[in-house]
Order: sequence, then structure tokens, then C-alpha cells
Amino acid sequence: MSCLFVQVVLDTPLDFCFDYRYPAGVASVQTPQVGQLVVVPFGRRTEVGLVVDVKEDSDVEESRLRDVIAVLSDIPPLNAEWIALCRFAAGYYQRPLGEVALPSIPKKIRANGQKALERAWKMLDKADVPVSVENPVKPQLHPAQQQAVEAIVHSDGFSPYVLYGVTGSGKTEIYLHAIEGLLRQKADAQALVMVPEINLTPQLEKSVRDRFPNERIVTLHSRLTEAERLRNWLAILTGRARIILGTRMAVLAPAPGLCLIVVDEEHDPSYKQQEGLRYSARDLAVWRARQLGIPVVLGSATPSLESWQHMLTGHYTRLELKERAVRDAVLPLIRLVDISRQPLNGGLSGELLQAMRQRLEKGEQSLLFLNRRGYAPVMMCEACGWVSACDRCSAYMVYHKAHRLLRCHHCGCERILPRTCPDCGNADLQALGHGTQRIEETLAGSFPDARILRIDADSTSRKGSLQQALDTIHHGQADIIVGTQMIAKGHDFRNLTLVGVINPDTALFSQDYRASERLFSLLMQVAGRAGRSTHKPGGNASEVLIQTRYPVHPLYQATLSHRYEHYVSELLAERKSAGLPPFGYQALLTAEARSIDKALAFLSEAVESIPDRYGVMVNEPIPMAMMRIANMERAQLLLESASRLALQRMLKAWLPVLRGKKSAVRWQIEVDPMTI
DNA sequence: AGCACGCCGACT
DNA sequence: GTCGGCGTGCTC
Repeated sequence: MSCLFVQVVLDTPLDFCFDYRYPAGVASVQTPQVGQLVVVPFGRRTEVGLVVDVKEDSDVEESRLRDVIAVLSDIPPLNAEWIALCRFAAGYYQRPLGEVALPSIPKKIRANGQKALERAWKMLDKADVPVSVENPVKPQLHPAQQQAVEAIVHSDGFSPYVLYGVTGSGKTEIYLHAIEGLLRQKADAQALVMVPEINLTPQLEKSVRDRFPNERIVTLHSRLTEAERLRNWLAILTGRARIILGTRMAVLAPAPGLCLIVVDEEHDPSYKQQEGLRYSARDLAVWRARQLGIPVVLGSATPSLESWQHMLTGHYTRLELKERAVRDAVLPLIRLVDISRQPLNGGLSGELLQAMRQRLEKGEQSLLFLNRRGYAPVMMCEACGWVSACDRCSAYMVYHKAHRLLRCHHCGCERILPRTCPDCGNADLQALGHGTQRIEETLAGSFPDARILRIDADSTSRKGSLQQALDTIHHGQADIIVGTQMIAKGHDFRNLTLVGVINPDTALFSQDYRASERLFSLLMQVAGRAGRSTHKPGGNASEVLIQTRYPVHPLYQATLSHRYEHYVSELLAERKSAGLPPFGYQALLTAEARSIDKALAFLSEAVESIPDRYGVMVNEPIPMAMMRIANMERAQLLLESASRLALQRMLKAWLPVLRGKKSAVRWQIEVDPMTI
């Protein structure tokens, strides 16, 4: 009998597979199959790998071949579609297959934890029969929702949808109905719903569980314990879990019966992984849907320009929700407060303070949104001009008053605020600008009787403290909330009728061409926090006050109507004339070294080593906007092409050359970068 | 990436 | 005389 060989991928940065003999002893337990997990010797360790091919012979020298030690025969093989997805992601984002496929397999499996596996199987079997509950209440769909659900449920093959609707227009309800319709079509059907942030999974999970009390629902995100991850992953792989909820990593869930993918808030930059395999979970979701021939729903109040353009060209179908779903709930009134010609009180305009006072008198809540934590973004000596610069980064250290600390938000280093200026000894250091802590202080002075709650990364570092803060708001135990990004997404507050946006102008002049797109969606999102439920009779409409020095800017003018499309065509025209995404494709090579010259020199050499440009435009290497972080200086090289294929070909030919170069400089390539 | 082997400085 | 620095080389 001829010996069999298997080709195995392992979690290494090496961009190739390894052949192993598949000995008769192992074959008697289980015939070799693509997608199986096997235990193999690797160097002087043993590793778990994934079989990607079974063959009659191997090109590898006989003497170098080693034997497969064991097959993880309890675990059903990962199917060919899943492997193809990993292959695509690895190829497109220019990483080895092993770095895509293996990290998505639970660590307890890779560590060959037999006990953990047994326990997980047992738990799965025990909880396999959910208790039947009486039918959940389903709200009546309005016609636009009905239409959207019909379209999704009756999709024929690959069908990408942009579900475009403002906050509160009932997108979640559409997801729930579409899931219900599609799961009903096949007994083994599975649905995947992704949200951009881990903080949003609990509330999604709750609404899904309430609606589907008889289905097994699992989550997949980075805060699962290893035991949970193993259990959930097995539930997905065996088809027991019919609904999968998760963050971007869930796009790699090995669901054999996938029939629907939902990407909620599809425009959100969090869908792009910023380290390791730098994938876009939204793009992979669309690829996966195409591969499987299933519908994919991209939901947003402010769709990405990429999706919007696909919608214009007819590649994606537009499903639109024009009103808020709750009866009588209206969109908040947006007002621009011109702060260029008026004195501010601790960063707050008279109009905003007045509006807050009114809310306090009526017992309603206000929210101030400010994307800057800490007390003041920089400290300064007015006598000599000293500023609180970080020694290790090209950034200012932020003042945190509670601990009298200067803290660098980039490298994390801290030092105590000096009592006097380190340069001239002046005793009077000034706080410049406003962070959430300082706004909180100002408010405490202006509204001594109000209950003020600050929500930012500093106030919610303990586990569960964000949820606790949100509960405080829901229970009406806070009058004024001051917060960062963190509160912009998802959470709706019933008694909140005023949102103030403190300092959004910086994004208008950012180097990053995507900054204004992001600002728009952020403003729409914070506006969505206000007045989601029916207004009290006689009450005023909810209001959003945006403090700006540029009220005539088209971006702000477009927010007044809440209609993204008023602004999006302008953005698209700009992108088109500049050849920027979605009309062009980019890749970014970044290098970091002890000195900027070394990083730049590396990039210049890298340019020299390009074997074939395939017409791709290669820009000059330049220092990055944040040039130095933690004493490493960083430079970047932008590659641009009107053709995605040309860019891919160029990278495929070039990166092996680059990897072959021995250099002390750390570098990485990012395809479709989000920020440049 | 790990984890070897490999050849030069300060310690019991 | 050994412990250990991190340079370069390999993993079927």
C-alpha cells in the first residue's frame, strides 16, 4: 500500500505549506481529509495544523519528511469554502495562509487540550435543547421595512444590499425578520450578524435572544474566555448554532450552513483590523457572500463611499428607510452654534449652556460629546512657551487632573505635572484646550445641583463599568452625560433630548481624506442618541447643538437635513477627481526604525527593488503624520492604482523580494488602508 | 515567529 | 573556566 502525504498549514510567518507522511496507524483511525486538524512535529515542537491537500506523493526529500502524529478526529473538517475564504484573505492582504487560518481556531484546540475539548462537547450536548418559550412579540413592520425584508428573504444567489436608514429607522428589526425568514427556509441554515464594537454585542444579543428563544445563538469576539470561544466555535462548526453574533473576527466563523450575513454600521472603521492580518471584515463578508451565493446586508445611516458607489453602479441594491420606525418619533433638530465670535465658558457656548439649563428644569437628560479624554490636551508655560511634549512621541502629553499626571495617549508613559515650568521655573502653567474631565468640572460649576456622569476610557476601565454607567443613564440617575466616541454608538437613551457636540472642527482640516466622511457619520450617530422614543405630549423636539467655527461648511450644512446623500455626491466627486478610493486602490508600506532617516532609506531601497510596477503609481517615501511613537520613527510609502488587479500583481511580485532583504527596519504592508 | 546553534565579555 | 549577549539560519 502506498503511503499518503498531507499538505499542512501551520501558524508561522512562512508563506508556504509543509508536507507530512500520513502513516497507516493514523489512517486506520481516520482517512486523511482536507480541512482536518492534525498534530504534527515542527522543529522541536509539536503543533496543530490544518490539512489543505492530500496527495499520493511529495516533492519534499524523503529524509526531511516527518509523520503526522495524530488527527483531531472529533472535530469535523473545516469545509472547502472556509479554506478558500482564508486563502483569499491571505492572498489579498499579503500574509501567509497560516496566519489567517490558524489564529481563528480556538487556542484550546491548538494547544491540544483534550480535557477542555471533552468538557466543551459535554456542555454543548447538555445545552442543546433550548427551552421552548411562547412566541415572542414582533412589532408591526411599516411598508418600507416590509419591502426590505421581502427583498432579502427572497434573494436569488449572491445579493448585496445597502440598508440605508437613519438611527432608529428600524434596521435591527429588518435583520431579525430577515434572519427568521432565511432560517425557516432550511433546517441547517445559519445567519451571521456583525457589529463594529464589542460594547454593542450585549444589546444585540439580547434582542436576538428575545426574538429567537428556541434557537442556539452564540457570540464571537475577543473578550470571550477560551472555554467560551471553544464551545461557541464548535457550536458553529457543527451547525448547532444557528445565529452567530460578533465583531469583525466573526467573519471567519466556520459556519457550514451560512445563508445570510449582516454587517451593521458597515461604514465603521472598526471593521478594519489594524494589526496582524489587516483585513476589512466588511469586504470579506461581501466576498464570502459572493462565494456562497447568499445575501449580505450592509446597514448604515452613513454608508461608506465604497458601498455607496457600488449602489450607484447597481452592484449593490439600495434598501432605504426614510423615517424613524417609532410612531411620532421625529429626527432631532440640528442647530449650528457659531463660536467664532463669542466668548466661551470653559469651552461651552451660552446657547449650549442655556439649552442644558432648560433640559435640567424639565427633568430631561443632556449629552455632551467631545472626542478628547483627560483634562487638557496640552499644558503650557505662558512665560517661556514650554509645552508638555512627550519625550518619546511626536505628541503632547495630556493633563489628567485627578492624579496630577501628564500622560501620553500614544505610548502610555506618564509623569507628574511639574509644580513649576521645567524650563523657566514659572509657577503658573496653563491648561490649553478642553478634555472631558475639564468639561465635567465646568459643568459642575455651572450646574451645581445636576448629576453629571462622565463616560470615557478613563472612567470605564474596570470591567462592567461601562454597562453600569449606561444603566445609570437608563434609570434616570444622571442629568448630564459627558463622553467620548464610546457613547456615540448604538446605545439609545429614552429621556435624552439634547446633544451638544463640542469640538468637531479639527476633522475638517485633517490630512486624512477620510476624516470628513467619518465626522459626518459620527455627527449622525451622536444625533441618533437623542429622542429615539415618542415625545411626550407638549414636549419640544430633541435638539443637537454643534459648536463650530465654520457653520457654512458644506459638511455641517448637510447635517442639518440629516441626509447623507446631500453630502456624499460631493465627496464622491472629490474622490473621483483625485483618483482616491473608491475610484482608485491603495496599499501602504510603513517602516519604523530608531531614526527617520533609516526608515526613509529603507523605503527608498524598497522602491528600488520593485521588480515590475504594473503601472502602479509609487509615491515618495514620507514621514508619517505621527512620526514618532515610543521612540520609533515611522515613515510610509503610498502605492496607488486605478486597477485593483494591477496593484495586487505588483505586490505579489514585490513582497517576496522585500521579505528576502535582510534589514533591521520593521515594516508592514497594508492593502486598502483606512488612514494614510 | 520560535528556537536552535554559535562565537565573544564579566562572574563564581 | 562557565553564564549569557543577540547574530544568522531553519522549520516538511
